Amino acid sequence: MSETTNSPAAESAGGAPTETTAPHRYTAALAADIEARWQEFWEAEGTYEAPNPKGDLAGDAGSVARPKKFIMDMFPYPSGAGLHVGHPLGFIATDVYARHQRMTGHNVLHTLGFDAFGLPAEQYAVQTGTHPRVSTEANIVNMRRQLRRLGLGHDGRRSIETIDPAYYKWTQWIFLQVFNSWYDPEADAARPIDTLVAQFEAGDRPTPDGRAWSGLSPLERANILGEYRLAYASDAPVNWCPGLGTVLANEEVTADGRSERGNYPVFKAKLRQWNMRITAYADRLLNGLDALDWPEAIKLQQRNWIGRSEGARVDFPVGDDKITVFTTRQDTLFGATYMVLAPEHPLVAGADNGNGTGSIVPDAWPEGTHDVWTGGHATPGDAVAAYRKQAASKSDVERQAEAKDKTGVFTGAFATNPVSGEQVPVFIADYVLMGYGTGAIMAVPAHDTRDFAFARAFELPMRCVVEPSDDRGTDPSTWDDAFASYDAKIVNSSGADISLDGLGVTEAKAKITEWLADQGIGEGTVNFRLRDWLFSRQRYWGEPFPIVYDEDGVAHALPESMLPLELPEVEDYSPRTFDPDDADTQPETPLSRNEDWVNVDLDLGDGIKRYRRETNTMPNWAGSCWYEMRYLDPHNSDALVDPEIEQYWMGPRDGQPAGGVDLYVGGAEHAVLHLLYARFWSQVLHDLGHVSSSEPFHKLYNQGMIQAFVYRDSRGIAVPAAEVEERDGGYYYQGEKVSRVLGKMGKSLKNAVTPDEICAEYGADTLRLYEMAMGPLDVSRPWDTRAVVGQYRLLQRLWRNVVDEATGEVTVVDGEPDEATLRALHKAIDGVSQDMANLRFNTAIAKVTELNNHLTKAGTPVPRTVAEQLVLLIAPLAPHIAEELWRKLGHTDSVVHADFPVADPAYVVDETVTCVVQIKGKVKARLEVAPSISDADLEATALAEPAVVAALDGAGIRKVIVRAPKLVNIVPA
RNA sequence: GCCCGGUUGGUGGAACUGGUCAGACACGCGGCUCUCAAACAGCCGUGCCCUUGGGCAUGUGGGUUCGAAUCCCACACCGGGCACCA
Repeated sequence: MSETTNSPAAESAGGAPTETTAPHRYTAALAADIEARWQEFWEAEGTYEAPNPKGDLAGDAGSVARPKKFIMDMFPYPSGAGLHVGHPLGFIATDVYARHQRMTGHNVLHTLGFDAFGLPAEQYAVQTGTHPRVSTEANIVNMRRQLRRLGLGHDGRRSIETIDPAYYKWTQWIFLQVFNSWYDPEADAARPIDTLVAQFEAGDRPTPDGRAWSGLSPLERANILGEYRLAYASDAPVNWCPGLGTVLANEEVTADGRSERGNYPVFKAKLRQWNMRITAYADRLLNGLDALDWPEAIKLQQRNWIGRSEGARVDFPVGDDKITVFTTRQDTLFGATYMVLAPEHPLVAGADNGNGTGSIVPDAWPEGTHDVWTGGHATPGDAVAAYRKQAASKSDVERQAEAKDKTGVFTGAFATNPVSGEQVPVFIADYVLMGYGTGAIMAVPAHDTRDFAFARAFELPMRCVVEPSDDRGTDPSTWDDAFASYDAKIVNSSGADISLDGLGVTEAKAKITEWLADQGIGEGTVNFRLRDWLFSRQRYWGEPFPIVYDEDGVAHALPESMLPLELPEVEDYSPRTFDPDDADTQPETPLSRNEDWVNVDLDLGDGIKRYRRETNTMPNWAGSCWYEMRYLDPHNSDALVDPEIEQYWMGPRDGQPAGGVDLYVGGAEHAVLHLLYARFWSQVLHDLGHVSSSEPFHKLYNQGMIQAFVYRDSRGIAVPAAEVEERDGGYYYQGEKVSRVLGKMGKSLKNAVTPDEICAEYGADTLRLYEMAMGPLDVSRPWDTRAVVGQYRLLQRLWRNVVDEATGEVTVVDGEPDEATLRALHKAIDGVSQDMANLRFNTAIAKVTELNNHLTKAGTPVPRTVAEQLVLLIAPLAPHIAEELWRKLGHTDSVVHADFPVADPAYVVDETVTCVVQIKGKVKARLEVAPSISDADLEATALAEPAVVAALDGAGIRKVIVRAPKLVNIVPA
């Protein structure tokens, strides 16, 4: 998830002021001492442990009775050599929020685990030549050390690692739940596969070829059930990435046809792979978004990814066969002057596999075939075979690059336009994708930009059937582009049985759809862009599938008693990778090299038999699809989570109809990967009755990125940012002028700053404050090490306001604070409370700073009550110094569970407010008035003001706008 | 190409639903105090331009309004997502 491929964990960068005349001054050394002591205290006391209502983590009933808050971060990958300061931004934010929630009476669950399977961890292992388990565990140890140093208040008992067999036992278990279920359209939900088998057995549901279920072989039955299971293996075109040696999900392939990891080319290859039938949930995944408190941008991305479009399926007869197309413009059916199939379409398969021609491809070109249609081939079979071969060898990158130039070839076949009766030629072209719709389109060149380009290239006829609303006329041969607007009238669309002429697009769609359905040659339908989730990888470092194959090749689920199926320890874990550009390669699973493990004798209920294990592993998303549930009940060996515990923390409630985590903070890069997959698993588990929540994350918040300046020399090579000097408005490295741009922080750009360095120089509380003060949480901003000192100074002034630097004694005094201090205090409490609740930590810090500056400026000893409330205010942000001061102020309990201050409304408003008096929007006078002044009194006072009278200079008044108590605006006549 | 965001001092950023002279808080910078000196700390100043007083300022140009950083339109630039999806 949040990647950590960067920056060595450099120890102490030094630079802390060492000599001081004041032995109790708040220095980096003192901060380090305070922080270490309190971190030990918290750990020993279990300060952050949140009680469950039952089970091994059950605890204090009073705490359980409080309102709960489940606050989560997207958990990190332990790859690379540690964290840079960008990584903990979200962790600190959730920690501050969680601490505030704890202090306002909530039972807060906050912990952090590690997403440790998958490509990054494995690549790091391969690079360093260590076994992934060894390097991953070492990385986890290092990251835990770094995170502990930040003082994050996590319930350590609940931390999980996805590579722990006790954890992935349940990942495998969930896979089996998915495997052993099917999507029942009547229930609009997943149901156990047994319910489907029962329907087949009883004859309520016919088998595909009509034979009785009992008459089918085990393999035949398995194949039929495979068509229904929510996890299934199938031969389908998949994204094959030779450079990584594995196949990838659509979500892991970038827009330009490369792997998200490693940026290698991706090819389409037909391989037998495991898939998750996420498409069955397309509508529910789409509709479920409405109830979620997520950023609209993320919801929009998911909606676009799911890509629901309403249209129609229409059959076009071709000899004895028919081509079924999906279209969203069934209203333009009369304008369909040719058809296009995807190169992989089954109706043209066979042309290139030695079985003669495909089913619709004739032996010879029809009389009068246009030269440009044949591609220079002697027969349609040759042409189709050649084009299919060429398309298959093209990487997605090449296909993208050539997107503008339409290519294709005539199949030699003609189809019948079902409304006009016209014979239209059938082409194959790679601008039609097998994976979308039916892999075939009706082409309406006059009204579709792609069809227009293709028709121009192949000199195909166009017919205008939607009257252009501009002045281009109705002859498409004179047009520069297609007329694709929806806001127009249908023309030229009358046949023997139906006419659409004169109708608007919407009415025409409805009419033709109904007619098609009546004729039995089409129907209105909904199509999704979303495709099934490719779930297997040819990698070592992942969860093994709990699946074995018998001698017939039938897949069997391992029984729960055999879980976890542990990943075998092997010497040779490297994936077989290839020349990244070589499409003619085949994946090889590392686990398959291990014959002893692959071949196994098991008793699956009918005696001991020999089986072969599945040797693919699960993708790295598997472990992160459900981890929120395991945090709740991490040691349960009987269930993935106890239902009562799940209900307590995640169950549906007021305002959260689908349940879920109260706050989930992480980067926006997971909009359609992790966040979609996790929702899918959550809905399946909900359908099957395992959890009460149907959505995993009620509120989602995307934190921004911490960026850093990248300095490059004249060759464009990044130079170490720490050694660049700024002078005369330019930047210099070793005397050479370098350029500066804002980019990501990372080792490769030589601009990484580690939390260890900052902690060593200033302490963790300063780092926490700085990260929170930099700006709003959801906005990206550049790191500036020089500016960190500002928050360090805040803590020093805070310390000095409470503690004598020479003696270490508390300097606060008893007695009532003065009026101005009380107002400053309560305004701060009021503002900070609101800011905390709304994740506006930057302004919360500004308000704390203001209060602290007020006390500093007063120059007198701080009243005890004010000091205590100030310490409580800053406690969520800077917990270590707060604990230390709290203790020094005489408290023996931890500040973590103290009550957050509550503002007294009497002091939140000022005694008098400044009211401006404007004339036509220009300020002419200022009045000091009581905040409670009425509009009428204020107006009277304002009009009586000498400066106003003078400015009006006897002019009449047209209008007076009064906004008591702050503004009066006079509009002269 | 389509869809989302965004653009405020030298810098990061404030400004609740349009309502005090926009610039809180912090960095940086300048000055002063303390000091033998420095560091630390404290105090003062710091949007721009004309050196009274004023004028101009929230990417640019229009508009709505008594009043616009905030609402509307157009444009420019930056960032992100999708991209031959029928």
